[in-house]
Amino acid sequence: VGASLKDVAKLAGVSVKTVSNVVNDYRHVSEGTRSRVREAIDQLGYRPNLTARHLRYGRSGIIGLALPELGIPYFAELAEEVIAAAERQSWSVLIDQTDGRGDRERLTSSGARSRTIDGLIISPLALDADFLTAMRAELPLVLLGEQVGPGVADLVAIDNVTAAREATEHLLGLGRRRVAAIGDQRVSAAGTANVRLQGYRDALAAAGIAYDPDLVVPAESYHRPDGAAAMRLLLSLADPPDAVFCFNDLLAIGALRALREAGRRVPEDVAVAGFDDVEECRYTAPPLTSIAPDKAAIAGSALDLLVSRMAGAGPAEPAEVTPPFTLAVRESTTGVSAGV
Amino acid sequence: VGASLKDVAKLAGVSVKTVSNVVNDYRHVSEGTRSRVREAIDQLGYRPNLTARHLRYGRSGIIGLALPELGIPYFAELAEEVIAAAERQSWSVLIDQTDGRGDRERLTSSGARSRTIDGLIISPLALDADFLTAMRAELPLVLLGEQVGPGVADLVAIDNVTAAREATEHLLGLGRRRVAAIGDQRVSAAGTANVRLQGYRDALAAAGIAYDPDLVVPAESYHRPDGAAAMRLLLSLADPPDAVFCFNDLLAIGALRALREAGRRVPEDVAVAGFDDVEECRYTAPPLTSIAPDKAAIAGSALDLLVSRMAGAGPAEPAEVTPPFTLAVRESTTGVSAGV
DNA sequence: CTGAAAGCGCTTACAG
DNA sequence: CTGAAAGCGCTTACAG
Repeated sequence: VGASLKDVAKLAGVSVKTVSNVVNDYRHVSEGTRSRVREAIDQLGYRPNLTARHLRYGRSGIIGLALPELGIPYFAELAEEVIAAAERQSWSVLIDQTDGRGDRERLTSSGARSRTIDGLIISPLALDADFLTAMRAELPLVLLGEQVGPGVADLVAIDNVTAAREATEHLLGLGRRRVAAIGDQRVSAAGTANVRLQGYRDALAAAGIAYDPDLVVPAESYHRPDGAAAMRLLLSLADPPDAVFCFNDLLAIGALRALREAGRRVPEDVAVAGFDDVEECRYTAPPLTSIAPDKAAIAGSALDLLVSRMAGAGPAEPAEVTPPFTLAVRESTTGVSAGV
Repeated sequence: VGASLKDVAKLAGVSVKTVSNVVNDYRHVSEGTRSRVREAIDQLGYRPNLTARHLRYGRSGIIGLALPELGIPYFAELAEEVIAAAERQSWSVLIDQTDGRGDRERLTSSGARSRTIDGLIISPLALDADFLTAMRAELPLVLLGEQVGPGVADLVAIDNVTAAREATEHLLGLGRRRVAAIGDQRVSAAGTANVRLQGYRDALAAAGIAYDPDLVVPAESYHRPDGAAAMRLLLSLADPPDAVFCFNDLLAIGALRALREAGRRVPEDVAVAGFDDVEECRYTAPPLTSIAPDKAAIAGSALDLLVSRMAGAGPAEPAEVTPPFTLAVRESTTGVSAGV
């Protein structure tokens, strides 16, 4: 099912070089030759074989995108943006799901070593700085999120400390004084939880409120059931919180469920804020206040960085891009309906 | 960044053929030679260049997955399953987002014509049977969903008529008599809406209830806001419904929102059922009853069909696989809490 | 058990 | 303006 340059050349009565010239729109092809070749191409239904072209060029035109799982709305929405941005620049995107497991994250680099992908955008959960540094030496690499700090490889992440501080300040600004946090992770390398916890503590300190470890509940993973379990724990406290900042939206959605089951009103009894601003936030009961990272900017920056790395450009030092975010205020904290 | 077979051969003092034999684990290589080659491979950090291998074989090891958008949870969850199944069989998955637009859906086949993908799993919204038939002649193709009927190409879809009938019967079984439907589409080729509407009508007929066109509300697209708008329309009726079957979960989630805003109780005033059983269903207020297609089975069947087509196997006639589904009953229809 | 050669389909100096 | 040849890295008959 495929005519080659040679077939076209034979039919048009020219050399393959000439056909190649026509296909690639080079100058210096006479009009007559060009149209003869065009006709032969149409007649045979010729399409260039990209695999062969890629072998010649030493690149594939495909980039990898490694994420924990597409079932998590934040990653699905991010993947949507990355693919859309890539398509605009004629790159194809191959998706790898890592489940946040180190072995699978490490495997993502093998696609590059075997020349299937020209570069990789990865949201690493388990890989450490050493491994990522080694990876970066082998393939153009862009890191997403704050799991590892800057200086390891090109990095795209919003300012999580500030974002978490603003979310907490918003809750404090509503007059809440017992503000809990859900999503702490007592794993050494858990950068995301650490920076968000830092912002939470900064806000408390600035407001002159003592840090109460009882109000900080860990979450093993960042799924809805984890948030519900954590909220139940908080509700069982002798002095329960009047507000809770969840380190992602799924945790917050679980917390809303636990509050509903316990008959607590949101936000009257407990105000709830999340992080990521996934679509679902607009339709929870009540709609969820959340930190809204600019996902299109994150995806666009990541792709731009990767493209320039793949072109061999960019500074020797890893770059760091910090896309903007906003706080999307909704009824789960203010009680005011914003309509649909 | 890349030693070739030739480099390894030189270092090991053998021919490239011998190295190739070792790499591909062929018999008939003496132990001494094998270990010498192994050492050279390790020393040079040699990895086979898949692009070259693919050129030789005429295939890429990559399949395409074309979906409307990853931002829709059902498609994200389905993509998750397809990628997981593909990885188990060492296939890589390249994702294309079509937005349901015909021009973008047509483009997905060009990846195949240029040998980037060996086959395509597509959930078509806009393509007609003629185009798909032509596409099928050019590349191994598997269709997802019921937008087009059987006989065009290999097709994987649950029995939508039966599923819609069961959902409606469930509502009727609760004693509801004014059961509405949200998600009708007055577009000619809109197979999904048609088959689900058929199941709805079948259930009404079997129960001896007259079909009331006022209770069937169209939806331009299947997103949350469309469901909310449709529900508001139903609530404005002189004789509003006491139950509503939504053709997908996002519509149902929008309907829940409109009901909440209008102060109606679910399910006491209006029972609500959806379709797809996305994760979010378990955490809506109240949790949403929904038709639950076996997504892993859908993904697995689609991949198996595609793999056998790519291998040149399979009958000349298009195959049809009908994975199972269940009705996940939750509080939005029964009012009984199932816990978390 | 191992080697030399051809070829997958393309592009690119190098000639003319 | 066009052609003949080499080579990207691999595998596979064909010899030996």
